[in-house]
Amino acid sequence: MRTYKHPKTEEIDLTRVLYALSDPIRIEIVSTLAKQRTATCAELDAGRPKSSMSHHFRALREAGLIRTTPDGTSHINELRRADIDARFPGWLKSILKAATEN
Amino acid sequence: MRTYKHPKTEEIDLTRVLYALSDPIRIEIVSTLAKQRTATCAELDAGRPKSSMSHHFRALREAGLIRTTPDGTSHINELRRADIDARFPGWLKSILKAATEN
DNA sequence: TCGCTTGTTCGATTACTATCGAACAAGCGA
DNA sequence: TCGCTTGTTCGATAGTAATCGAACAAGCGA
Repeated sequence: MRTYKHPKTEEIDLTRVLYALSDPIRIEIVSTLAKQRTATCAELDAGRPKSSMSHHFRALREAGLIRTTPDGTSHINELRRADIDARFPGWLKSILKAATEN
Repeated sequence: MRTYKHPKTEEIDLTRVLYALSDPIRIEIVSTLAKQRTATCAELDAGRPKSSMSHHFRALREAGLIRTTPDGTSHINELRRADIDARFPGWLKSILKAATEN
């Protein structure tokens, strides 16, 4: 809706982040956002139902990995790279590398 | 028992590893093993039931994070650091740093 | 205001995971 | 062989997550 709940940088919890990324769909979302900066929900659904995607975006958002901002009827998602780097330096980079290498 | 199932290095799956580490108990086990090389199950239980610990060791083992070797009545666990580094270079180090910083 | 678009929330179902006690298995020393 | 130790497996229960359709909410253009 309107008001999204994003944890503060210092509230980002490692185990929660790890859990959020322990899903192929979600790690792909994060990989994509790492490449193209921002994306709407629709751009990332790959044909999956909206309700399922909304669930995954929520998991990523509440873990502190992405930030969602309403923009008209669309909602723009972006990776919180700076926040994650501040909390866990070097970590995101290595995980993205591991994810994209497959 | 006798025969443990350990995935080969190239079979180690990132999402499975992430899931295995998305639990405070298990990430603590891995942190401890990173420090003291090896440990038996009993050394790491912190008063928890053996059956619970066995479950967690199994999750780590099947994800490819640890190797368990029978040694008499004890079972020795060690971190598969070289294997994980080979699969996901630099990754384990940064995650352990993030975990220990709390 | 009407209708279209985008995405969230609800409700239900299914599946998986954590937890723990109890039973079991295997090694080892006496 | 008996009994102790170490750890695994089984069975049951409770909690949580994934999935999807359907209903809902909000912005926007005509």
